[in-house]
Order: sequence, then structure tokens, then C-alpha cells
Amino acid sequence: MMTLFATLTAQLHHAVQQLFPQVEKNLLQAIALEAPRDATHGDLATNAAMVFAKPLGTSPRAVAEQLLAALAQQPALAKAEIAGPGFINLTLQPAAVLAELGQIRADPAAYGRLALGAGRQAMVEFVSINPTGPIHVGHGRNAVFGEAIARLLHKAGYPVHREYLVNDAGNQIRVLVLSLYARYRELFGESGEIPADGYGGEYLIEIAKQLQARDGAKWLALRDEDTLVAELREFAVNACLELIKADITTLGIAFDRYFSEHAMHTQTQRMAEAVGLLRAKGLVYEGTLPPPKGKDIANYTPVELTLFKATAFGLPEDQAIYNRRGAPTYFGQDIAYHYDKLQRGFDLLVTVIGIDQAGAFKPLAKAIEALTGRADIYHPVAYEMVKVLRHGEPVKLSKRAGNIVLLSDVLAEVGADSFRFAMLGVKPTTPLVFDLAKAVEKNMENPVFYAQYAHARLASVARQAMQLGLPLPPTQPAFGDLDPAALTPAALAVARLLLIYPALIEQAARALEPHRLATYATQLATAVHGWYAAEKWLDEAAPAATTTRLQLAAAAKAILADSLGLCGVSAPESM
RNA sequence: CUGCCCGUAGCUCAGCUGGAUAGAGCAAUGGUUUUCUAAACCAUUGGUCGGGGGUUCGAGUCCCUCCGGGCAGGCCA
Repeated sequence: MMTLFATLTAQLHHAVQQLFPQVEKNLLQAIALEAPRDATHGDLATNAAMVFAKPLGTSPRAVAEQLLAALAQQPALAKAEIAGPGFINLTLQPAAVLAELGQIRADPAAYGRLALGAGRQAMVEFVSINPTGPIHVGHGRNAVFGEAIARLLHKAGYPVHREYLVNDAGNQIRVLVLSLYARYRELFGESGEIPADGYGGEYLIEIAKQLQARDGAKWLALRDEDTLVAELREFAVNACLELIKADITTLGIAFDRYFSEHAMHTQTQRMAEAVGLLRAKGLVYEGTLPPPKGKDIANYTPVELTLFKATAFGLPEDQAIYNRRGAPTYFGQDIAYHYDKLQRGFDLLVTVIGIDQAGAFKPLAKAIEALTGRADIYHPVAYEMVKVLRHGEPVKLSKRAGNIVLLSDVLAEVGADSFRFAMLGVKPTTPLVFDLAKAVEKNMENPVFYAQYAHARLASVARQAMQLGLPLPPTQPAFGDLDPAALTPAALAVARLLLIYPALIEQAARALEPHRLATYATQLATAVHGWYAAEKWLDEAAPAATTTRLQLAAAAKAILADSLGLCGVSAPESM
């Protein structure tokens, strides 16, 4: 089942190849078929003639003339004309538009579903916060963004696996356990000392009480740090992970797997295997690194380390895989983890990271490229920081949690839908200013209400129609039962947006930019509100026109719900 | 010093792999309801797309350079 957009695109490509067999095939990708801003430019427009004019050594208009003749065969087109510097503006047959609406209604979830991921296995790794305490709003952006990418890839036809890397193997877990132990001792009236770089948030008092409830004074006499860490590591990590999972659940996110780094290291040889592979390629060697630039480090003494030859890939410096004590560095662990992903059969690896860590992923990208021989597997996607305000003023940090703005506090105040839509309302590389006061308003200051309201309106009209004895038409009504004249400019503005939905999915999925779905949902809502205000839809005296409008309204409702759904936002039947 | 991100209307931001006259919301002003949800709609006002070069049929978008802001830069996390 092809969408109208796909049909027209194929037709266009076919015409170009028939007429101009000499042009390179990859130039076809440069053809844009898009909905013009200005409705007087038709329903769809293409730049094809301008793309090929130069390679063919002729003028855009001459190319356009030939394409025009070929496109005249296309039954879905009512009109095709040359405009401006060489655009071809296409006007669709109302019958084709109406048939497409029926296709949308027949299976809304299938509309815009692609096969981009055929034969591939995608993994989206996101959140992956160190399990050392509750999470803040910035992590919330990570969670929403990652989940939206997962949904988008699924829509685009990828099998998608969602994974959270539990970083339970490093030094910070040691610090966590020792911090917890200090709180534990305090519960028994003893002096506990939280390590210098430890976790002072009061949530550890709660977790210490849980430990006390479980084990009593069992650990009180134990002072050996290594033993403490070994014995309490799992308890501490799990307790912190529970705090995190609670917020993740509130956001409506479920991971397929929480991947324990500690378990990977203790149960597999991934680290050695991956390093061995790289070494066999001549990309691992023993050597010393120059002192870090831009920083004065007193007493810097170079030591021979195991290094990855990142310079072979154009990076400024090689990267250490093991530190001077012989333990894996973060980079080394990342190599092992991603090697594990590859061994599990995934060949599209998306990792959602904060912009502050983006630099660290360059050498990793090169290591994965070295392991696979492919540069199209690993896709780190970075997002900017989140600043939280209330009425323009910075909100108070939660001292209880360690001077952060708790995600759970924000969710409790504004709700998950509002939060999610706000996080997806701007592109990930834009620093996000999130005003709690605006996020609970019920107007255009808070776009989620605007989009949801449009959906509720559509639902309301459908109910109203039912009451008037004007039920929804069958998904593919006879053309004679419809009235093309009901497709007024305001209605066509809605219809055009529906037709380009599959193209939007493709572009957003390729770019890994789910925020385009949020922008689209808002645009569609605008068109719906405009159409609604422009004319009365339900008219018992004009059944064909009413049926036509109900058909469009039902299709719009379905796509609005689908696009909101990809954002993880609900589409209410009434508000 | 180096790398990455950002700079678009008074404010917050869109702008689809370069496309036609740069768009929304908020704020300001004026309208719209005996009609299906006015949480809405319509109209008006508001722009050297940070500055300057370059690439080409065509640049907010690509390249160079400068300015300004943010974030990074151990074998740390």
C-alpha cells in the first residue's frame, strides 16, 4: 500500500529517468517534493527541474516543460504548472485527496510507517545516569528525547531495543557506598564521614534506613572499605536505581533492559576481546600521552599506558584504554560495552548524551568504526542543558537531593504530557528554558494544550455528528457520496499536512530529530483550529459535504493522535 | 590555546538533505460566539536572520573569518 506522496515521488523519479537517462542516479535524492508555504503554489511543489538543469546543460524551464508532459499522465494530478525560477507546482485531484483520507482512516498507525529499518536492528541507549541518586530535569530531557527517537525509529520500520546502561562498575559506586555507609553509621549514633567527593544528598539517609531495616547493625563493625564496597555495592545501586525507575515510569518509559556494566565485566571477556581485535588491526599500542593542554597540572609524570590510536582517524590525541593501575578507563569500558552491543546483533547504535559529554564520544565513534569498518552504525545524539524557571525566576534547588531540580518535583507540578511536549518543542541543540508557570497554563504559552485541544475538538465533532444522525462514513466511501467542493482552502490546508506526514516521518527518522513531530503536531493543530473556525462542518442539509468534512476530520484526528503518540503525549477525547 | 553547541521580531523559539515574498506563540492594538468545545479564530504592528567576505541560477541553511554567549578539554566522572 503506497501513500500518495510515495506514489508521486516514484512517478517523478521515473519520469526523470525516462527523460534524462544520462543524469546520475544519486541526483534523484536532491529532488524535493514538498508542501509549499503559499497555497497559491499548489498542493505540492518540486524543484526537480532546477536540480537537473545544470547537469543537462539547459535551462530549468526547458527541463520543467518536459517533466510537465510526463506528469500529465499521473491521474492523481489535476494541474501541473511551471512557476518562479523553475518550480513545478502540482495541484491534486480532489478524488485523490479523498481516497488518501480513506487510506489514512483505514489504518492510521500504518500511515507513514516505513521500511527504512528492514534488515537492521536498532538500539537506543538513553538516560544511563550513574545510579548514585535521584535524577534532575536535564536527565528528563534525555529520557523524553531518547524515548521519542525509539518511537520514531519504530515507526520508520526498525526493530528497536531500549537500553539503560547501569554504570555500576566504577569509582563513583565506591564513593556512593562509602557515602551510604556514613549515613548508616549516623543512624546508630556514630559519627559518619561522607567522603570529600561523596554524595551528601539526604536521600541516602532514607536508603540507609532501608539497609538498617534489612540488616540491622550487621555492617557496623566492618571498616574495611574494599569489603564494604563489595558487600553493599549491589544494595546501594539497586536502591538508587529504584529512585530513577520511579521517574522513568512516570514518564511512561519502559526499558527493554537495564544493562549492568559490572556484570559484563565479571561474566564476559568483552573488554579483552574488543581490545584484542583493535590490537590485531594495529590500533592499540603501549605508549605515553603528552600532558593535557590548556591546563596546568603540577607534577605531571608520563606513564606508559595501553592506548587506542585515535590519531589514525584524525583526532588530535590517542586515547587511554587502561589507566596506570591497569583498570579500564571510561573509554575502555565504552569500547567493551559497544562491542557487546555489536555482538548482540545491533547495527544501528543510538546513544543519547548531554552536550557536556559530547566530546568524549568522538574517539568512541572511531573505535566503533575500526571494529566494524562502517561509519554509519554509531550515532551519538547530544542535547543541551535545561534551565528551570518559575515566572522567569530560577527555581530553588532541592537540597534534600543534593542541589538539583528534581525531575519528580517537576513532573508532580506540571504533569508528564506537558513536560514531554516542552522537551520536544525545541530542537535538542537549543538550550531549553522551561518555565513551570507556563507549563501549567492552558493556552498557546503551553503548546501541549493547544495540540490536545485540537484533538479533543475533532473528537467532540465526531460525537456531535453521531447524535445528529450523521455517523462517520465508511473508510472508503463511494466518491459519489462525497462533495469535493467541501475541500475549501482551510480544509485543504489540513489535508496537505496529512499527505506529507509520511515524508516527515522519513526525514525525522533519518535525522534522528523527533522534535519535528512536535512541531508538526502544533502545525496540524493550527490548521485544524483554523478550519474549524472558518466553517461549520455539520450541515444536515448538505450530507455529501458533511460526509466529506467528517472524513477529513477523522483522518486529521488519527494523524494528530499518531504524531502526539510519537512524542509520548496523550490525545484526549475531551478536555 | 583547542574542540563542540548556540546567535532569527521586544521575549521564547520553528525554519524540512540550499528553494519562491523568513514563520509561529507571547507581548501591543482592533475585531469574531442565536453555529459543532472562544483552552479557539481573524486582522494590524514588529526582521541589517550577530558583522564581513566567498561558493551559485538561488544562502537563515554550505565554506572562510571576526564578534558575542554556553559547554567541554587527565589515566577524573
